[in-house]
Amino acid sequence: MNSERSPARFVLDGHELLPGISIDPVIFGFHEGQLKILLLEFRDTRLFALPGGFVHETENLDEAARRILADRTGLRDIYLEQFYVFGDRDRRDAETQRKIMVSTGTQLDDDHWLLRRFISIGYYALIDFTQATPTPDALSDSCTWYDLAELPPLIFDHSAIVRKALDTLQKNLDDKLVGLNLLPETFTMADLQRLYETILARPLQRTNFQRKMLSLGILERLEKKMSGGAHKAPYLYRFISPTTP
Amino acid sequence: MNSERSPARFVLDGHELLPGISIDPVIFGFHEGQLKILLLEFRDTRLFALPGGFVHETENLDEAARRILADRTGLRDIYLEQFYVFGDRDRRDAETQRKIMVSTGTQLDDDHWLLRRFISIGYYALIDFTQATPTPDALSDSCTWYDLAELPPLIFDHSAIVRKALDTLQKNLDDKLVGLNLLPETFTMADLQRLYETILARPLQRTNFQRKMLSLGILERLEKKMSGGAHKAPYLYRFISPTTP
DNA sequence: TCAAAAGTGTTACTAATACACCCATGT
DNA sequence: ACATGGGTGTATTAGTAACACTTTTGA
Repeated sequence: MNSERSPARFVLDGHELLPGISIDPVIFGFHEGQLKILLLEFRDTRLFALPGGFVHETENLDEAARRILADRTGLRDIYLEQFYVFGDRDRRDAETQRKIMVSTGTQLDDDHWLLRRFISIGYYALIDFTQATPTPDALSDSCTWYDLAELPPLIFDHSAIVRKALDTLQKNLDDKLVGLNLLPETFTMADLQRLYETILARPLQRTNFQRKMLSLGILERLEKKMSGGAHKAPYLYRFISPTTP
Repeated sequence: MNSERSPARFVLDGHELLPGISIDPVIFGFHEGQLKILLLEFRDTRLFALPGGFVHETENLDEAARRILADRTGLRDIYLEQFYVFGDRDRRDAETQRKIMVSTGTQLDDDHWLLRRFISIGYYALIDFTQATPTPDALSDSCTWYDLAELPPLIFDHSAIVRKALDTLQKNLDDKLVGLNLLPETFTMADLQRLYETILARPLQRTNFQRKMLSLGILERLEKKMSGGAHKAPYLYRFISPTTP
């Protein structure tokens, strides 16, 4: 066995980084009956990407993911789950990476660490659309919501990451309290059903859905809602917080 | 933003490696009614570990995992699944790592790359116990099967990795053809049930288990088995290979 | 008053569970 | 012949799915 010393450090904004590792969170939000995710658009390019980041030497992976999420959404205490690692050899292409950097006025040498191979750790996050304030990073001029059904083409393998995130979300839908994280404090049963239908991408039977949700014992029914909507006013519901029994 | 060049390379046995990334496979086998995993014991230490390895610059992650598995078991075409990434800041302690290297006559400088932070990608593998030939690596003097129920203490966070692997296996048991990978070519229904019971760590109803398995339409019944065993001879079964319908 | 949406009740069907029963075989 | 393990039948229950029915409300 032979080996070498490792004096090389990779530094960004004063933070030493784990080399060759990025975190790419798929941030789900729900608004007006549509499931959306946050995407960055890099300056002047028509290049769209997940709002990723790197891991500080001093952070656990989960902490890094939370920091990145807080930077893009302004929210702490987010529901967050690691779901897969993407590490194919050629998942990133250097040309795209170079274009991104050029667009912000940075030239990269051929052996710059940003052009080398990267492993990306996929996280998905569920957030309350109404609470988030999307914020671009230094390389981007926009950080905005895109309807999952009509995403623009994404750089690298980010489309595959999104698909896998959605798959995982669908698989775990029954176990996880998805609604708790994607909906505002109070909501109607129809809201909740639309959320489930959107995630599962198939219609559900209204009456049975209602019974099933109520049978879980995690919903509390409040007074009626009378908002502008025509026809019978539905109840409002709230999740029974596990801390307040 | 500031940054640095990255001339540093990490080389092992002539292969350039991804820095700071290891692969730690949990290799499951089933023998005599017991679920077992492969562990390495480092020379002269009483230190036990998962039979891990590193990723070559030229490999996809999955390819690296397969290579590592082939090195330890002699088997290619293994059922393999990535299940989680372990990246806590202090998951490894330098002292243990140093002990391991010392035991093989290697001294490590304080800034050696092996002593720096590592992210470990967890894979679990299912293999036919009877087909594998466990083989130690250069640092170890044994690579042997240990009953899951009585593992020795493991280094670093390897116990947590094993637990998470088992959790994932239990969760996916219904979807995955676990038996196909953990049992020999032919087996009895009792064998299959013992396997499931061991993985799930709870007894299953014999009669219903049989029906459920048969209803999946993935088992083919062969002639009887008359081996030494007393009492009624059970049928032998084989998985219907998906390629031969 | 009536159309649309919300909520409840009823029935049918399917899957999971428990257990009773019969069969085959080596001692 | 009989104890033991292997295989099948059947009743009970729980969970889904489908759909009819009632209630409420704004236009």
